[in-house]
Amino acid sequence: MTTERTTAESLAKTLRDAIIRFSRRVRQARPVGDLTFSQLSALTSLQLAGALTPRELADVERVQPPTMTKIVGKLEERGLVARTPHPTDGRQVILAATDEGRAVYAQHERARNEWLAAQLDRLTPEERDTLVRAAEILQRVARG
Amino acid sequence: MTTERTTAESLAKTLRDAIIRFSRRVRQARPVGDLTFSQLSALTSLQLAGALTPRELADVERVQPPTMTKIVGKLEERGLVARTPHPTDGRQVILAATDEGRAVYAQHERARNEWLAAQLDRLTPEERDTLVRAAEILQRVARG
DNA sequence: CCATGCTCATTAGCTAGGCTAAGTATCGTG
DNA sequence: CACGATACTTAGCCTAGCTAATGAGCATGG
Repeated sequence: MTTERTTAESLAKTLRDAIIRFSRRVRQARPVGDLTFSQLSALTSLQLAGALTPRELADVERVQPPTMTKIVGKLEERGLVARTPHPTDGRQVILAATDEGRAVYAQHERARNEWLAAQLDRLTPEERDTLVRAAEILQRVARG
Repeated sequence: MTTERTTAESLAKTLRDAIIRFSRRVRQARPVGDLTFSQLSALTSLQLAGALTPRELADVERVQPPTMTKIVGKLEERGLVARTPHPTDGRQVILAATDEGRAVYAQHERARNEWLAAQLDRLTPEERDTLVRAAEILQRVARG
């Protein structure tokens, strides 16, 4: 118990530090002022899901609804996402990527990941495999 | 080549999404309005290193110097960090945690990690091991 | 021995991203 | 059909990040 508890605690710290530095590093590697981290992530989720309500998107992205309103607002201003009324429920809204959104997404996704992909390319296959499995575990923990 | 490149690219995306959601989740799990994520991280680095200049701390934390000035400012206001003049170079400043800083750090570190440690406790030993190795790799990639 | 240029830290000013609380519209039900 | 619940937005706040500019101190070449 003690051992396992200790392991979990020191892992928590190590992991937290690794994540914060890593994500700052990835954020810095932004290709000329375009989609931000959060905007790209939201757009990704929208494309994967096809269409979502703001609430659903906020849940997927792990933010509060007002935060998602802001992010979607930016994307809508740029014509990358469209809001359409829900067919039966007047309170709800359907969000979906526009054609332009999909196009811009593909471009920036690539540019955004370029630096990171280059770094990952230099890892061994075993290391990449470790990261693949870690990513799955992190998603699960984040969900829980 | 193609295969490995593809692997690195899809891993980049998966990893990015996992990290952004995970870090948002961890940020949310803040115990009663105290040290923020960034403040705690800076304080951790300071304690590990003993003492650093603002520039050095900014480098470790992967932020720009003005950003670190702000973070340290908050910590200093609360008496957790002290600025002392550099003995020989009048331009530089030495940052170190105060006794109170060390005490508060220990408390909040524990509270902050509580939720995360609890989640990690529920993983299998193999999964935790994967995360330990992943954290090491991420630190290395962030550094590179 | 001092003028000039570099480095360190800070200040100023901006944007994004996150939150809570409150407001508004719509739904659904007793 | 009134009233509570739900969905989204608005308002207002704070932190975290950035770049550009400022000011202070160092170091060096003439």
